[in-house]
Amino acid sequence: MTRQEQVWAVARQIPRGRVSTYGAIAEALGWPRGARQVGWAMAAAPAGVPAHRVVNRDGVLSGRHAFTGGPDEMERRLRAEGVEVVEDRVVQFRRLLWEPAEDPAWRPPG
DNA sequence: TACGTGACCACGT
DNA sequence: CACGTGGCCACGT
Repeated sequence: MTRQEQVWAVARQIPRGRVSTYGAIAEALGWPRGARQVGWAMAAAPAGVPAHRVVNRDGVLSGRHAFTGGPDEMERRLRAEGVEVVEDRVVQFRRLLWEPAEDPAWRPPG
């Protein structure tokens, strides 16, 4: 299993209507300085991985340009699940933030 | 083996 | 607020 695949596995745990961050996912994988690589993995994510739920530490949709549906696709998908977005930023970001550690179903690899 | 490339982050000015 | 800088490290070539 590549690191990319591990990142995707965590991203799939993000509940509908919630968001997480690159840094939080990296940390959950025991990879505290791997946020950048998480972004890299999101860019390469296959269909089925909710990449639109991953934003940066400020709640900004930094990856919107990478979606095949165009730069508005990320926001559309978030809105479709009830997440409000204003000027590229998730409204109530802190309240909607999901961290892998809070999900008892998730166990780190190894 | 080596290198360029970033959907990041923290800090400084 | 807006840049700039240094660190980071998997992945493809």
